[in-house]
Amino acid sequence: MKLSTKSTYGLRAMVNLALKYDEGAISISDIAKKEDISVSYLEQLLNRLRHKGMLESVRGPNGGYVLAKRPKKITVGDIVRVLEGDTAPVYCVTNQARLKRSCRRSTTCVAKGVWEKLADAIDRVLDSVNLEDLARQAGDEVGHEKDISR
Amino acid sequence: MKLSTKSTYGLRAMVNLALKYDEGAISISDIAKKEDISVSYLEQLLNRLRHKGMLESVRGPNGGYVLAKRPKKITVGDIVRVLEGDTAPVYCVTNQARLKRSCRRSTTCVAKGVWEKLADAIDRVLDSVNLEDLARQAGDEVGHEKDISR
DNA sequence: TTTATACTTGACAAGAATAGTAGGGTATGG
DNA sequence: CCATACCCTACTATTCTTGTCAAGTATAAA
Ligand code: FES
Ligand code: FES
Repeated sequence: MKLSTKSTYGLRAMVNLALKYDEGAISISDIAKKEDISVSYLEQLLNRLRHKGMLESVRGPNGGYVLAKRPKKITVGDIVRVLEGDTAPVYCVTNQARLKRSCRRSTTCVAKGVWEKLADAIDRVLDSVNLEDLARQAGDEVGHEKDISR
Repeated sequence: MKLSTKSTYGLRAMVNLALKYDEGAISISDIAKKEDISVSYLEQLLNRLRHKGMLESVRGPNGGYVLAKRPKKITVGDIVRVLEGDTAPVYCVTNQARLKRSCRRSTTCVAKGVWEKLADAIDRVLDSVNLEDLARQAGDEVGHEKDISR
């Protein structure tokens, strides 16, 4: 019951992009260096987010990635769903037909109700936090550090 | 972000035991047959639950397993924590020292707040449902089926 | 006492998923 | 034209999952 690094790396990269939303394209290598993530691996993740309409890319020198929407419009759930496949805790209750696996028991299984409640709770949390929230939080922390240092 | 079959099989087995809580020991093979789970595999799961004080065993003919506490006192969270290791969605926020992995970023990582909220939501759901709830539900369904069949 | 039943334990193994690497190709600003 | 940076596919090492297998122990019943 663990999220893969795809989601955790991807979210951290997206927060980086949210923090520099108004500063043009940011390169993969910049993010990879700052977050200490393999460049090649991060390439795959950001590319997947681009294909799903979450990022736009600029090629050539000074190129990089930019959020395709305002940070407010991208939730953690959006990112996790793209990178993880879905957010369901068991295949029985995923709503993505592609991932749904045979579950003959679904009509009688007493556990199903629990998994459905769990899936709802997970989605509620993940969809309630967007990149603007996280960027603001990150900004506040930087400001706080500055205050302490003087 | 999927629970393994350890949790899902284990929970189903425990609900079976809850349904027959007053009928003495139930054998692994009975449960395995009813739930269509490999006997050897289920052995491992139930034994782990026994070591953690969730089950008691009776050896020899007519032996089997019995819940070590009243169904009301065993939650889905208890079972998942034993069989899955813990319920945290990322290693960064597990409260089990054994599983906690190096996360140098934990003091600065902006994502951590999300994972903590998520971990809380997951625990809230899993700890809010106990075996008595599930057994009652299973019993109701049987009754309902009977009503229809006449 | 013998025997069949059923739990106990540890080792092993196939398959899938994860977490990357590697290496080419394409677009573009300078 | 060339250095930069995205684009895309394939491959690999490691770990986790999902079991199987074999040998042993305890006990109720015949
Ligand atoms: S086995 Fe699929 S819902 Fe229980
Ligand atoms: S990397 Fe551990 S909390 Fe973000």
